[in-house]
Amino acid sequence: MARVYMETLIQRCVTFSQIKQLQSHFLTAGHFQSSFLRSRLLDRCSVSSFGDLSHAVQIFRHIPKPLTNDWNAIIRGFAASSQPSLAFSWFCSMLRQASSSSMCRVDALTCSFTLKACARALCSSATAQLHGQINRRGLFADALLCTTLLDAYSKNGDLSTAQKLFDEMPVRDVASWNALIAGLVAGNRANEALELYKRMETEGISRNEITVVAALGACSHLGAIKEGEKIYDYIKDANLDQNVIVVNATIDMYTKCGFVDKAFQVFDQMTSKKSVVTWNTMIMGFAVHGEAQRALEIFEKLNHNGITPDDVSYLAALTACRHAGLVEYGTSIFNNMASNGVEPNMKHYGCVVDLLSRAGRLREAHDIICSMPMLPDPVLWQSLLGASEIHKNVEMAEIASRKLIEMGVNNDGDFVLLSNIYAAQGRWKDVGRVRDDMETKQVKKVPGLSYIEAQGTIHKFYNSDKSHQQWREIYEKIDEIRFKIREDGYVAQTGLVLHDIGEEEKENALCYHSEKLAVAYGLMMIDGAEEESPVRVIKNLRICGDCHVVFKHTSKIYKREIIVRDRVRFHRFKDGSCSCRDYW
DNA sequence: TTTGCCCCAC
Repeated sequence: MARVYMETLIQRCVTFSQIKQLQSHFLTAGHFQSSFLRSRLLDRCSVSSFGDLSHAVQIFRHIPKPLTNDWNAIIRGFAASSQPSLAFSWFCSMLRQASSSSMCRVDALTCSFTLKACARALCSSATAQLHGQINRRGLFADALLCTTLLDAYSKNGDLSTAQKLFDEMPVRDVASWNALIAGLVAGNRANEALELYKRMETEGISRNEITVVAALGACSHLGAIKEGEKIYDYIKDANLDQNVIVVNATIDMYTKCGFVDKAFQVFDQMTSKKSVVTWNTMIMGFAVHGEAQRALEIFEKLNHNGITPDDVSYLAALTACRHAGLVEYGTSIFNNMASNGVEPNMKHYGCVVDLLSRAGRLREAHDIICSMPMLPDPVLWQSLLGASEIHKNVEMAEIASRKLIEMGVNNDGDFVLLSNIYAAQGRWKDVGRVRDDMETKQVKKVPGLSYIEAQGTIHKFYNSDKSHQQWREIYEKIDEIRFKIREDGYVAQTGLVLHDIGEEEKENALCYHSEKLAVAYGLMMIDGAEEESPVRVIKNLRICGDCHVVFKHTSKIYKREIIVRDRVRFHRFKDGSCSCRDYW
């Protein structure tokens, strides 16, 4: 009886001092003889938010012969701590002790806690060692443990092993499916994640709120609105929309698929209590759609709604300013963050540097980069370089590109920018030098890739891609578009091509960009369709300047809205202009 | 005589 009462006391502890009081009481009353109460207290002390892991370690050190559960409590604590890798060191110590003591053995929970640490610490070698231990100890039939292992592999980026485990698992539950779906989304294989989700549907496996959140994440990546809406229908049918995380994922899905008004509808009509993530998702949604006013209106309302803005709230507000060129507003938000208790991080700096640079305040942007308290990320210098090109500031461009070279960043776009600046000044010798640099430095080129959803499948296009079944028709469509928009005044932006080739070749180099292929395909597929649906394309990089001009003309000539989501924002082309108002 | 899996904004 006393033990049950004591256990209740442990569970009722909500402050560290209560734990310590209980501990001294246990000591005097001799309750530490009971390994059960001891490990309960250890566990409470090492994992709860008000606990103290170092104190738990102290208690542990005074145990003459720690048992399995004492070790588990400590390992569990480290797994959840800021130094998860220490959990693995403790696991190794435990293994050594277990080999000489019959009172202590590595069990399923030990492995589970340690694997959680491997996932958080991104340690693939430790994950593989745990995998070996699990097999050796015959724990492979434990479905929960197996899912933890699968998750550790996928968080470490080893999706093929995760997939193999999934296929070989003797027992799978919904969490196993969820772990693999989430892993595939995080590993940039959202298409396969959706396939797996659909397989659950056809195989009649029950889906829970975690399943739909992961599947919605896949739709967000792909811009797969049809599938996303189907999932949302299921969410409503299954009454999963009382879960705030599910609603947040839905709002994000709608914005990332290009339907920010539908996102707002969900946001506005939701019945579950909004969390800070809900607000942040909506602010960011408006921000990337260039709707700065609506974003900032909500941002201003946070405090009235009992929400303390966090680092992401500020990032979202700054993003809104960045995409709308609201320099004064943005800098004032940035300057006031710290006094509101949120220290700017790299992303905040990235926003404000980009904001100032584009506005032509290159010197201020430069000074911020040079005075910031952490080592600047290369993207900050890239912002400065890009804006130097827009504002034709050779000196600043040289400073920025020198920094990038120093940092070992060999990105082709940076070289192209610098070369363009020289070219604009007629400094052909410098243009030649940059080009030589590009050859000797083995410049990296990230391949451009665009997606479009048509007739229920996602079609992928690379630059000058001829792998699509209908590639000939697509290329013909592009020629038709070029012909028609030339009559509308289109002139190819051949200045964007670096190679020393003739004008016509330069134009050809531009005209089969992945986003052009995708848009042409989209126009082909919805030609004659009664529905006035826009062409929606997703690109992995920033949209190219020539494509931007082409789509403006195309939207007008073909009387069709074109929506392109690039790496950082949405462009909505309608009647010859773009929602970004050419500010991007 | 207890504990463990999978999820949202950046």
